[in-house]
Amino acid sequence: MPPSECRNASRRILSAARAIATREGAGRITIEAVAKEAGLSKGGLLYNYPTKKALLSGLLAQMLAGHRELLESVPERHPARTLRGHLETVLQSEEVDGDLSMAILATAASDPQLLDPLRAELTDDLGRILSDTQDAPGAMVAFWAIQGLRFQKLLKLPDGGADTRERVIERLRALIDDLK
Amino acid sequence: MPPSECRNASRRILSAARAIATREGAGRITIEAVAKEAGLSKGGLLYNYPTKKALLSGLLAQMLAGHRELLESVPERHPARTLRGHLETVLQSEEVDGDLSMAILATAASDPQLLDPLRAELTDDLGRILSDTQDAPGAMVAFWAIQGLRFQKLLKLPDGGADTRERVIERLRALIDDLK
DNA sequence: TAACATAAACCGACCGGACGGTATAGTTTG
DNA sequence: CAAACTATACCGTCCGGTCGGTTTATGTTA
Repeated sequence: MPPSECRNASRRILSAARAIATREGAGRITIEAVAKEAGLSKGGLLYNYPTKKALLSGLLAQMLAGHRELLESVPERHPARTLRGHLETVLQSEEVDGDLSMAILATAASDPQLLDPLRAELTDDLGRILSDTQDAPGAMVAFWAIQGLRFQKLLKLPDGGADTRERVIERLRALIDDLK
Repeated sequence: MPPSECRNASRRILSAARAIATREGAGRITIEAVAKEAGLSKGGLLYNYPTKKALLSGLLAQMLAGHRELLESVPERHPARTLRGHLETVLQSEEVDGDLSMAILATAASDPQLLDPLRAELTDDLGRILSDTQDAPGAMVAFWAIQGLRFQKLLKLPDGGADTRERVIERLRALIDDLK
């Protein structure tokens, strides 16, 4: 078996899971439903991901990989580079089907332990963020605001309207770029 | 039936549900488990809350009531009063068993629609926050940072250490108090 | 190239357990 | 007794995971 073939099935499965999560909610991710969405049988899915835990952690891993990739696309010498990357990740996910946060929620609800890779990633990022600046509290406020935005989108909480939201993001960007 | 009796049973049930959510995760809130934790039978619980939806929405309602009460305890003439109340809610929930956010997560996973009361409440709060200040973006950044803190605690995400966290909260308080 | 061997990829019936909800019988209290 | 409330047996459904079997891809040998 060429590994590309396997990756393709895996990717198809993961994106099916994301599609279901976005369309019907994180709680509706079941093995059968994902298999059907991905166009294969339950057995076939379980061949690729032997347990549901494996499926969910695969989902999270894929999201984290995408996140990391986007972080690295931020110009090398940008001040508060990591922070900026986080913000862009959130903003970008508005136009993409499926979403890191959705996977997080699905994962956390079924088994909090699965979030450990995310915790590790965030610990790294936080370390970089704090070492990128001398204004730790300022950076942290921006960081939490970004996370807040994540969950606002995820849970469809009110955002004060599109233009308010625009101005907030503008302000956030300014705050980040002014960090030293 | 004396209403106090009913309220007591109801409260016992809800706090049992919170206890389970905090101890074992939001996904472990089942009717049987909650009944056992509350010291009554499944039938007894279903007499008080005829469906699981009712239980969850009761949980959310109780949390929202507590939140609102705490909001009102903030001095009448404090600038950015609502925002300050939100922050205190988050900080206080560190010392209380059970937690608004946990209920939110449990609710969202099972039925996103149940979050509607929360959305309404937040819409109100956002309106007050924006009318309390002339610096809308600044207020919103603080608002999202507070929400971010909520979810950091909920998902046990890293926070950069206790002292960093302390300083961030300090900064956040300063930001809020400086709003006009 | 035909015949066979081997293993990867996949299928889908089935099982067992969990859970939400019902029905009903029992118990307490006024 | 009646109303309020509790307890428990039970049902239907859903879901995760198993398992035996089938197809498909890849050699291998004569």
